[in-house]
Amino acid sequence: MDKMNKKANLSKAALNRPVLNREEKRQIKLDAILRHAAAAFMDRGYYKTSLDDIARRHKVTKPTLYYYVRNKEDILVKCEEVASLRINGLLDEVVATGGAGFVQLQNFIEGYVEIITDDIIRCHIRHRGQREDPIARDASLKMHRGIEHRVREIIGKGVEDGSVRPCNPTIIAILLFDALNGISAWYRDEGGLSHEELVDQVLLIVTQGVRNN
Amino acid sequence: MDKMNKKANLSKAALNRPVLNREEKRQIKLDAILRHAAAAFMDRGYYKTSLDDIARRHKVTKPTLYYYVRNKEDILVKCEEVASLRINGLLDEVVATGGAGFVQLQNFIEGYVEIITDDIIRCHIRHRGQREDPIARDASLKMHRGIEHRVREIIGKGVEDGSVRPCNPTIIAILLFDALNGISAWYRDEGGLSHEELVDQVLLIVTQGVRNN
DNA sequence: CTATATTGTTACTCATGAGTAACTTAAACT
DNA sequence: AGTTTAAGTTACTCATGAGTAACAATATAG
Repeated sequence: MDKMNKKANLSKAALNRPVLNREEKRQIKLDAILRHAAAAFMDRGYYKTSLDDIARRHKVTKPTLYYYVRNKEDILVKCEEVASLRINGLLDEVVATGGAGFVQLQNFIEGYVEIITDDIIRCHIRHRGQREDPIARDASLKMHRGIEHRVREIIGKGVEDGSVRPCNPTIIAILLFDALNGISAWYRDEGGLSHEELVDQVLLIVTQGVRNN
Repeated sequence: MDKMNKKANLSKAALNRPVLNREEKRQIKLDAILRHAAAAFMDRGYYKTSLDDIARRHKVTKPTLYYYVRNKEDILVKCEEVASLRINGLLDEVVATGGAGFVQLQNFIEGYVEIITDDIIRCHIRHRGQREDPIARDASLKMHRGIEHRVREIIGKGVEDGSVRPCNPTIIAILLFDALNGISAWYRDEGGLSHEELVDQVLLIVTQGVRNN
């Protein structure tokens, strides 16, 4: 009788259907694998990390990984996808918010320092360049250039509207990324240096440089 | 008779002694190997470069390399020695020349951009961190910290003498190195960007930042 | 001119780690 | 409830590349 009631009250579908469907579960697992892999790569570097290491962290065996990624390099490719989405998303926001070029640049820097706290992004920054497959390498280069180009545009806009002093936006964009990406190699949220002070110091250099006037 | 004259005119030692002694030749060859290795590492990265690749570039066979270096990692260690000497040498010069802290910082930057044109230095910058052997890793870290510390001192001096605006010298030194070392990854002397313009742009950021006042 | 240390070679060993084949267990849709 | 598809396992192959042993040549010093 009890059984009957249960069955009667809940629709058959609701009873048997799991909360997440297969595709969703797969995505979640893929993300976890990327996260474990990225953490491992940040610890020991891409080449010193074996797929067995990653599998161990994820508590599965190596061949299982191949159900989620094509091969080792594909992990980097997938990390790059995540990175590209987040960084371009940030740029979308910054541009949408508008304001003078210099202000947009400030907003971008603030957001970027936030973003590079994430292991997957850090992994991407550190290992972009390792790509062996020429097609993957080209794609990576293209995506990187795309982002750099958007920042260059913001700087260029700043020069036009007078908020940024006349300069070579290409070089400035590259130098800015060199510094920001460098940060991702050493900065840890847990350390003594707060997020705010780091952003402050970076913005102070960008706005004023270091000379005393 | 001719033979006799020759022998009589030139001292026996001068006749038979080669221009360079063994130790000197060895040093020159070691340097060439480091240069070939560094170029290979910059091309394809440390792990994608085999000792056979390096041997081929140097036109010898792999085991010969072991006459000059202990093992693969030792190449990085020896590149680091070269880098340490040159960078510390630059710092010696800069400090000896004297002047206000900010001027010394300028001089250092100028010299550093010059230095990172060299393949051995570039190789060191790119691959410092790859060290597997814990002793070698510690030594590397120590040497790197030493250099950073000296730049920090220069900045601190600038803050004291008023030539540098009040700031956190530690963070500024790190950010500066992040940017400068980033340059070493992409800048080539042969490219369209002249040495002078690059230094100009870097110095402009350091002195004024990019905001228009 | 000869003995000896140096520089180099050929031909291996040996560990590692990416990728695969074949099989088992678990989940989910009808 | 039973069939199918997904997810995972064990047990391999296979290439690569660091490092070595044993042997060959070349140059230097006495």
